[in-house]
Amino acid sequence: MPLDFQGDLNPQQLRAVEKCKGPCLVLAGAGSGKTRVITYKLAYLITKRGIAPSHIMAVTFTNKAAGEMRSRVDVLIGTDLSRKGLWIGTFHSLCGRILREQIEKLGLGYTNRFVIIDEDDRTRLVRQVLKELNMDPKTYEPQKIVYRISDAKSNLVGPEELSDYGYSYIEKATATVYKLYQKRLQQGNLLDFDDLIALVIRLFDKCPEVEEYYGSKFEHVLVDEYQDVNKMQYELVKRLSKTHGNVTVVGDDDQSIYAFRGANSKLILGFEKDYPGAMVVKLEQNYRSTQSILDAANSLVARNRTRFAKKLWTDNGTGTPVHLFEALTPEEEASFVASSIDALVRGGADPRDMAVIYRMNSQSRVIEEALLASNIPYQIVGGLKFYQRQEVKDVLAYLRLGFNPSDNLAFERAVSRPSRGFGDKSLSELKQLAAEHGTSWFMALPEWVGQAKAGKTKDKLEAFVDLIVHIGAAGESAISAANLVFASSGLLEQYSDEGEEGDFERQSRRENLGEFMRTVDEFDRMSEDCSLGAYLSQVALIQDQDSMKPGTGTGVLLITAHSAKGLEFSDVFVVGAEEGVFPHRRALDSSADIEEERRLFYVACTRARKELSITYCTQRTSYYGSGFQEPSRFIKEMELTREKVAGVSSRERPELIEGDTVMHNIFGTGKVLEVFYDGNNQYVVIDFKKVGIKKLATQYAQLKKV
DNA sequence: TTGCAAGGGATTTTT
DNA sequence: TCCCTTGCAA
Repeated sequence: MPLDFQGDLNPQQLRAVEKCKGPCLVLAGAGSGKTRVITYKLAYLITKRGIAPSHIMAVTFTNKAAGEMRSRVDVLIGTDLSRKGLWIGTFHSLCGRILREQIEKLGLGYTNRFVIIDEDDRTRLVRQVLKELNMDPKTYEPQKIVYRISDAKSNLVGPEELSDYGYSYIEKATATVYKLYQKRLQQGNLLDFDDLIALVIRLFDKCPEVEEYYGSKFEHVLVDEYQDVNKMQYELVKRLSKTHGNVTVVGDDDQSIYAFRGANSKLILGFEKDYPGAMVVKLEQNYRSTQSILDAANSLVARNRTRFAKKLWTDNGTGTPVHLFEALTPEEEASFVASSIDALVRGGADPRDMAVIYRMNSQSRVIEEALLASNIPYQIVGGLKFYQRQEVKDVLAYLRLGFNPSDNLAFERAVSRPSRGFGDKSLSELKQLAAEHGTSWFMALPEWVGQAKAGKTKDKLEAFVDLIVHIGAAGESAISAANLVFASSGLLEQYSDEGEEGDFERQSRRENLGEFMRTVDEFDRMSEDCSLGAYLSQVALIQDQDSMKPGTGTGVLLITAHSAKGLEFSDVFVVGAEEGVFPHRRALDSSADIEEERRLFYVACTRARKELSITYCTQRTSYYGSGFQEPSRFIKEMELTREKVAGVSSRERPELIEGDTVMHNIFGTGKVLEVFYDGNNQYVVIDFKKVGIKKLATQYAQLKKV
């Protein structure tokens, strides 16, 4: 079918697509066809403007988004055309690609055999560094330090610059740790996620000709989810588009929910200033939800102060009012959700097109139990990602070490799994030796083994050295390297059948290893470059194996609001809409944090196409004790007046407001004079016709609205 | 060295 | 309530 830009796009979308010269900001509300704009713009540039695909860069944040964009472009203009050198990918993967070609020009000792480490390794490295510096990890929490280092890096603050700040003890500690941490990374030829981008910018600073090269190679730069960029990503985009200014960014400031990770939504708000003469297009027509849902969502997010004014509208019709349900306990809430879903399914709805969205992963358990009891198929997103699993990381450690023998993190893991009688004591001896020679731990190992007295440990370690060397030599192909690990590492045997039957964990680990082998096999068949190096850099940037494509699930999706961004469902249940849960209690005392929680709630609600149900509990028990909850302020802010709310509480305890006429079992009818709270309890003052004015706790009084 | 048990801490998490 | 880290015993 021929590409029909006029027919497929609405006027605003078309404007953004046809704007080829100069900067362009597309403010795309939820469900307004943002991906469509990017993909059509790519197609437009290539087919209508004759831009070579290799001169275009399209950047996203997730592999899933990148993959989706790629396949949609394929559909629009055909695979042959779009595969010809078009750079579509995540910030991290594209920067990784640049560094793979250019990192040696940095002159910091990195080589193009660098390995990318994940969150987990990053924390472990900080732990190692703390130990080395004799700093107590209890006083200096590794997580916090990791967070601070990451924050510094993403603001382009180097290890030397940070020491100048150091006010609080943790800041001083961070500065100290940061320096050694970065040194260890360099020595190990390792890059953390932030380095991928930060080092590209350092490279541009150091070698202007490299910056120039990429700046002129990419005549057009397109960025998705621009509200989520942090300072260094922003800087990268700016550098790449410096000469030509052909930059298109698409985003929604109302869906900025990653500030806690350094995303800075002020950057999208300042786009017009940063890129003078920018065209600004607002996409406000929503193609996803009903007007009822949008009204509620609009009213909610309009309370935020720092935002571009936007108001979503739709042709989809009013639809059913938003449902609101008050439960006594999380269990009751869960059973309400389960029975509602059950009713929908009986009515012919597809559970795979529904989602239960919550603030915290810990809320999933109760829901899961209720769905289980009702025999409703479900799927939980979150928990341990495939490549984070111990057994998978173990295999990867062998591969990494074979590829890059300087990788001490991989060494530490591989050498102890399976156990070879090489523990803490031996390791510190080895470290000593390595330090003397100025080599990595693995490279010092043969000497250490040479000094060791004969025995099982010695034999095992000799075999280990042998294996790693072989992996390195087989390194031209990922699959042969992986086969070596499976054949000789002894990892597989750890999870073999012997021992207690029905060991669930063991079995699942075995299955994961099998799955791992399948992914290597697939990589071998599908990739142009099947080398171990290519494999490792791909794997490092993919966190979840089973990326959640709509419709591929097996049942109702249980998911956090964060992970739900970008997805849509026919029916959505947002649970735990309580003060302290959603908004989260850690956000309560900062207005900036509350605004982010509000956006998060907005994201959750705008996932729904047809029906949105919001539920909350009045009593919730958590680890810090049980307590009474107030409904989330966001419920009020959505202005769900009773006429607009369907399906109230099972207990028939409607929210009361001043002026309501109510019915009490004993006192008869009366008028509500006042609603107030004392602690966590809600009270009403009612003027009863027969008995006069009474103060009642709504929780206990059986009140019916008349 | 390693495995197990008790204790402390507990948002969210694209890469 | 649950999970991860740490400390202790075999």
